Parts: sequence; structure tokens; C-alpha cells
Amino acid sequence: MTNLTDDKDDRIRQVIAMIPEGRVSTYGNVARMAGLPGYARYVGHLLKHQDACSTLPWHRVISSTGKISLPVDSVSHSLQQQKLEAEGIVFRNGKIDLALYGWLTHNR
DNA sequence: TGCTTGACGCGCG
DNA sequence: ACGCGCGCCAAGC
Repeated sequence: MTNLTDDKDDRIRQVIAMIPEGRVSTYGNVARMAGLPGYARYVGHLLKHQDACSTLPWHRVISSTGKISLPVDSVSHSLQQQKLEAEGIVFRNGKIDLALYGWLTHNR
């Protein structure tokens, strides 16, 4: 019931759900916006655990380096890139320009 | 109960 | 520009 962990999960999911189409955010940024600085890793853990069955735009969450955190040779990786490109996001050398597509990220 | 793992992030060399 | 190491947090064994 009063599981504080679930509350955190809920806030993280909420933030991810707010990421607009054609834009991306980072794990650390999502955690920060959820009011949980330092929980970047947990965001990834959460997505990995629910992935498929959720309607969350999980593909819009990438690493702060602008690269997809999933193994390059994995199916999930190509799927994520495919979904992002379908939203108009362009990859350059396997990376995304956060200054261009980053949502509410560091002001630059 | 303690060590290892993982869809992270950042400072250094 | 890039690889490496350390810190951070929760989950799995």
C-alpha cells in the first residue's frame, strides 16, 4: 500500500509520458524532472522491466551522450532507432543531437 | 545480509 | 573526441 517505491515509479512514468513526439530526453533528465536526481539508472531499470506492455514512449529516452543505451546488436536497439526516425529524428553516427531534439534538457 | 549487475552520468587523462 | 573509472540506486542471487 504505502509503497514509496511505487510512487517513484509512477512519477517517472508520468514524466516519460509527457515527452512529446519527435523529441527525446535522457535517463538522468527524466529522473530529475520526476524529482529524483541521481535515479538515472533506476529509470532504465524500470523501463527494462515493463517495456512492451506499456503505452509509454520508452523509445524517447536515451543516454546523455545522445546514444541509445541498448546493445547495438540487439533487436530493441534497431526498434528504438526505427521508432525515433519515424518521428523525424535524425541520427548522425549513431547519435542524436540533444541540442536539437532534447526536451527540456540542459539549456544550451 | 552482502556482493554483483545494469536501458546512467560525469569528471579526467 | 574518446576511453576509463568512480559514484548513485534498486533488484537479483
